[in-house]
Amino acid sequence: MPPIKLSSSLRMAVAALHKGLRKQASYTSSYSMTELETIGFISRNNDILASELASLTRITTQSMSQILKKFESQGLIARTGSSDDKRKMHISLTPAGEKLVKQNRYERDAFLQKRIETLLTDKEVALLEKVVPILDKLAAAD
Amino acid sequence: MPPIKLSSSLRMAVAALHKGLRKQASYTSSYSMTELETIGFISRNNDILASELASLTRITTQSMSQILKKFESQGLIARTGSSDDKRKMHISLTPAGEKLVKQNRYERDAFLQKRIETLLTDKEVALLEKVVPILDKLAAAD
DNA sequence: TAAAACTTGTTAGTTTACCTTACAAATATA
DNA sequence: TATATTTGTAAGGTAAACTAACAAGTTTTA
Repeated sequence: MPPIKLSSSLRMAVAALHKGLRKQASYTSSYSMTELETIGFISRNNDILASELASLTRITTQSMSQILKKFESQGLIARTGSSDDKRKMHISLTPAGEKLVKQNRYERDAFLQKRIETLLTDKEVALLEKVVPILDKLAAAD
Repeated sequence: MPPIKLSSSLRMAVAALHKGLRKQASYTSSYSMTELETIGFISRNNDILASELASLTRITTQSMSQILKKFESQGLIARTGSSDDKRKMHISLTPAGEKLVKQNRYERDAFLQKRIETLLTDKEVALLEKVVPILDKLAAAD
């Protein structure tokens, strides 16, 4: 396959899949893809900083600030000031936030999981598993 | 790998990659991802209908109407009424539209292509080629 | 065959998910 | 110690989608 064709078809596949996933996410959870990512990062990485979350999710710190404001107003996260640097605010999940993550973690990806299970053969699933880190590599570059 | 972990990591990889691609597209071409997809579909499928384009790109016919309006005002497409059904409008590229497609086709994906070439091994590229149709399958389902 | 229902497409107005600009406050550097 | 950088927030703007409402043509049905 000529390389330009590979990149073009990969782009189209990613765009189509993303569109479907976003639609499904909005269907089931009232949070955007980035908001779901954000809360996932907080749950896996306690006392993380707003700037770190922004860089992980590839949005500006200003946008992340808005998301965190929303989460805080809903009682999902708590901020604790850092002792060594008074500008820094460590972010962590409240019990309510933990509960929401737990409730949603499985439900959130159930849709995609079901598609994988019903549409793909075992061999295709194995291939897919191998490719995820490759996609990560392509996405990670700056 | 447990299936829920695969779907979760696939979702995150797709989201990250899509975000990067969208940013790059806006950087180089002043057309959105969906607009680029749309013009690609028209060039590959002459005399297509607006409703078909909407379904292919997974947006509403109303949104597609806006995109086509923009393209028409820029002289990129032409509409010709159907003889068998007067509601239907067949859409095709004008010479100016063809020119734009040709100019942009390679440039558009050069960024991703370069990443693939510089970041991945031959083996990884081969894997990626095999997986693109699998991603299409996951995306295609309704 | 006339009325009802559906299809195709448009316009208008709204929402969402980001962004940029501007700023405050704390910290690091010259 | 003045200047630059970092961390975070607030306000306002924008792109790309959406829903609602409608017009006009076509198909179904009573």
